[in-house]
Amino acid sequence: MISGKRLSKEFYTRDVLDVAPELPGKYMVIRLPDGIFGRFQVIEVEAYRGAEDKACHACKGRTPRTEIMFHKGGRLYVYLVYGMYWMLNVVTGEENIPQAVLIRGVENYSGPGRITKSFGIDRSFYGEDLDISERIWFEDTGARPVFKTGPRIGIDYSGEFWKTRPWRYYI
DNA sequence: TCAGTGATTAGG
DNA sequence: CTAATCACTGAG
Repeated sequence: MISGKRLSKEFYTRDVLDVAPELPGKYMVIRLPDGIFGRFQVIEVEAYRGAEDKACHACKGRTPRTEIMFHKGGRLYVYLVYGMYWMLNVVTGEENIPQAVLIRGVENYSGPGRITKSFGIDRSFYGEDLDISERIWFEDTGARPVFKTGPRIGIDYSGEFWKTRPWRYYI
């Protein structure tokens, strides 16, 4: 069994473009619906960076939904899209700098909507503190895998510049 | 390629 | 109140 050390506030309280590339290879630990804990290596993520990023929900300003992104890093931003799929995001950066990393894929599970459906992640995880949560956190095992980058998925509406930023990171 | 599905948001 | 939008998925 691979063991690791829980990532602390300091890890998340950095610019999203520093945090996101370091997440692939980390482990997501979560208490599954049956009560058993699962550990899954993070495979694919995307960075959403602040008010100027037209693909980031926070570019529309501070609303009840995006509120948590304005907090210090280390919290979860969870929202429903297309009326069916919960998206799991990790808030990063300093207070009032709205950023988040979308978890697109973990070991054996591809697709952000499939992950949350499989693991029972829903609205109740909104704002969860990764430092102290007893049902979800991330761990570092020391692995530093080689990763690739590419444009983010599903944000064609954001315009030529933002939709071509290579802010998707995957193993 | 395309419909399903409902919270969120801006606007009247 | 109305209506548009949507960081997706599975079927065909």
